[in-house]
Amino acid sequence: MSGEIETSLLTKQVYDVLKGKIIGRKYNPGEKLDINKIADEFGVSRSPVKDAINQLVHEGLIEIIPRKGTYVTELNLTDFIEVLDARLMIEMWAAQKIIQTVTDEQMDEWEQIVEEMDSLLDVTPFPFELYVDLDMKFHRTLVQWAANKKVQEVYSSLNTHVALSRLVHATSFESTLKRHKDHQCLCEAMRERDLPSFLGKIKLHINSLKKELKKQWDEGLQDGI
Amino acid sequence: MSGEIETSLLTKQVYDVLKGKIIGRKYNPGEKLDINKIADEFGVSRSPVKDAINQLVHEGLIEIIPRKGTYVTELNLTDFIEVLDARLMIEMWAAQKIIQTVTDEQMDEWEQIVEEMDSLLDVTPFPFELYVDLDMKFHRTLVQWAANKKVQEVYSSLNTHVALSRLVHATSFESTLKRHKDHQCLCEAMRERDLPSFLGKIKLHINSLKKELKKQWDEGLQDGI
DNA sequence: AAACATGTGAAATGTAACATTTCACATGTC
DNA sequence: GACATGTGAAATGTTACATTTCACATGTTT
Repeated sequence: MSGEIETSLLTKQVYDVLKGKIIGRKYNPGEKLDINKIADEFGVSRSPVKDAINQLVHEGLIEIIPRKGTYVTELNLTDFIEVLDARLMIEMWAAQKIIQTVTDEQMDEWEQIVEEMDSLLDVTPFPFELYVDLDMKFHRTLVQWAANKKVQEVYSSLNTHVALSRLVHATSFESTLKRHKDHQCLCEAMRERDLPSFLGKIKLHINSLKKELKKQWDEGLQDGI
Repeated sequence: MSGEIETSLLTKQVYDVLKGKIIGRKYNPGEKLDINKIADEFGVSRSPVKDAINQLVHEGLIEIIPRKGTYVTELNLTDFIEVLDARLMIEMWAAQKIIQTVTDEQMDEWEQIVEEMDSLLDVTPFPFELYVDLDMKFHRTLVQWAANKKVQEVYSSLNTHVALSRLVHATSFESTLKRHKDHQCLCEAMRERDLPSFLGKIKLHINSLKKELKKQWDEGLQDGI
């Protein structure tokens, strides 16, 4: 029902590259995409390109204005904030749902992710990508424990946007460090089955991200980006 | 970014009819769909049919197995329960978010929906469709007040499944009546800004739906449907 | 006889040239 | 200056065809 690998070879390939290019800002927000040109670039026909684009439309990365054109979505601050709010909603829901039933093995797994993140902090140059992957894994794991496919699906579609925002407004090392400790706090609260504490902490954690994003956004605007 | 009417005429038309046929069980779960045949039936080419199907794949109503075929998704009880859980999550989140800021005008609007539902109870034969529409409107309104496009999008995609489950296992008049009063209770709790009471009541409301669904499901299985 | 390899055909996916429809913009009229 | 109309670029939709893949049947080996 969910997470189908329903795409056949070509469509999936085009999808991956296109998504990468949008997230990596090879295509700029608002830019018009010429399906024919893209098809040529990839050496394929329009069909798989159209299919890939349709998927990206559903993820909100591309907009199609009928009989006008295909454009890279221009995301604004509000969109990102809303995504973070939605993420917070899901993570709080997941925590509530599982806090009484989470096993020691699961907690070990969670803490190990944090340890891996810990170890990355000493590496120079700081491996940002790896750290972000682990960060996402940490949060995703929590949601997975809640064992609701539908919600997981929604959650991962939200992550696309979070990934995008990170690249648009690359968070600084300092601000990452500031939030790093939160993960240990979350583990502790979960171990102690202290729901109110956990909820409070995850709220702070994500609201801190929100503030960071707002700040970076305003700075970006001043730079005229 | 969301709710685009990005579909052009033909695709949208095919999408609507196809969705209607799946929800209305003109196509049975698990049934294989022949794109060529459908295209012929509609008197259009494969392109708009394929586009429409791609959209339905995203809504989880259709599954594509690459180089094998296109099938109407076979939904099971777990899927429906998960959808109801997700709905509950969103509605509780929305309530928390807006309960302190909801205006009198908004409450009037909400209560009017309930009054309309009230008035339908006396009509014979009971206009099930209309009642269900109002019911959905009641819940959707709550989510709209929370003013988060992304969450609204998710919420409406969930409603597709709720609509489906209703038709698969048409809830009885008695059980609808049983839950009817809940709506008034929810209005009261909201008016009094009593969050715990509201959350408790909406939990009961949706859990009652869940139980009903489970019961009907089991009965359906016995009938060999 | 069971496990494995190979051949074959139906059916899905992908291609490409073409037809049709629509919108944006420019020009002309009231 | 507001509105109507013409025109062309560009998107959508159509069609026939080529290619790819999987499922199943048949044959071979141990």
